[in-house]
Amino acid sequence: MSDGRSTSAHHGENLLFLTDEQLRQGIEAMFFAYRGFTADPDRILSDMAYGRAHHRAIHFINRAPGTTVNNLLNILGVTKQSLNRVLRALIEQGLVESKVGKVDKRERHLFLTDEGHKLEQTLSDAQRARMRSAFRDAGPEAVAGFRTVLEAMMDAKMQRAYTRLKETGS
Amino acid sequence: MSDGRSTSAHHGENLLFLTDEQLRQGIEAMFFAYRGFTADPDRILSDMAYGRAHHRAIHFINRAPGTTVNNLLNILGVTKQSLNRVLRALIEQGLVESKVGKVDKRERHLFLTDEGHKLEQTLSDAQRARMRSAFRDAGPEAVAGFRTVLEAMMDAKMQRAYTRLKETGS
DNA sequence: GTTGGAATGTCAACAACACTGACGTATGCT
DNA sequence: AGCATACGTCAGTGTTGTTGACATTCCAAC
Repeated sequence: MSDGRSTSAHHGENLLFLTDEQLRQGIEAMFFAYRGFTADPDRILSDMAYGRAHHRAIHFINRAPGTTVNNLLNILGVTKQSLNRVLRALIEQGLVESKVGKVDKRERHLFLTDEGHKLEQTLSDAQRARMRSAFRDAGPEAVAGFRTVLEAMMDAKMQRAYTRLKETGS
Repeated sequence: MSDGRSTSAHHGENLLFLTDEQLRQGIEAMFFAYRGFTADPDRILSDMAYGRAHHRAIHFINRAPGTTVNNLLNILGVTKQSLNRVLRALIEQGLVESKVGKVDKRERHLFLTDEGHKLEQTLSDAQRARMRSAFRDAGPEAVAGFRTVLEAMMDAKMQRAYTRLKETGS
């Protein structure tokens, strides 16, 4: 491993794309791209009292309206204390509404208010604009590859969450 | 924008891959994948007194030995004060060596010690293992697309930094 | 050669956001 | 009744980012 050509010959295929150098370039691409990915919403949020954590919460509440706190916890992968701090702020500021569950009163179902939807729009417009431009520049085949690799990079649990959201979406 | 098919017809091409839904899936894929991307090194680091910021510093010092603090600053995109804290810890623990510049004594040139190289190996082995598995599952064409999209997603400045590193590499 | 500005790096204090641990309350299930 | 689940909260801590103030070094104008 890490000798510069860890996966040399392998049943005849050309596996040059699996050299350590190629992998390292992939790692660095991921790092730099993620910076770009979050840059625009971060800029918008920095003017308000919110941060990236609020953005994530808003995104997934919008994506799955009525989701429970526990559900959101699993998707975001943070502790409830951490999420609670964020949700409390959003609820206090009137961006998110928390409704007691009808069938199970222990649960809280989360919704965006009109105000919340407005912010969500602003943020995802910015983020989508960059994504759209990247997708358009790269073309459909590249985009398909992009998604395939990203999916393979996820933890199995997150892969399931991602697929579930995808199917819900449309 | 954001009406579900913002970029409908466009000189005959099939631009269905640019619908808001597709973009949103790309955004979510990016989010979940990045979590996986950092998960393995994070696990290793959590046992020590180090975090993701230390990993990043170590990675790029290894990649470009002798780099200056300012150089690293531009690549990492944080303030010099933030980087300094990280570097101080790494230097105190004997993972990184800082040499005063010969031609310009204001500069500090950074190098990994043997100890530092050892940690770098451990971390990048873990990260590469996941990347390798994802690349292998996805195949060469998907990987090419992956890289194309990520490059298009970077800020112009970071794109240059990325390309420079790539050319240095091999 | 001295002075003043720009560049480089360091120290200190603070904010955002994650974590753990412990506890309380309401509700559901058996 | 007793135990588990879902949620909220308080307190404490660590990492990583920020701004502000400051020391050192270089360089160029005077």
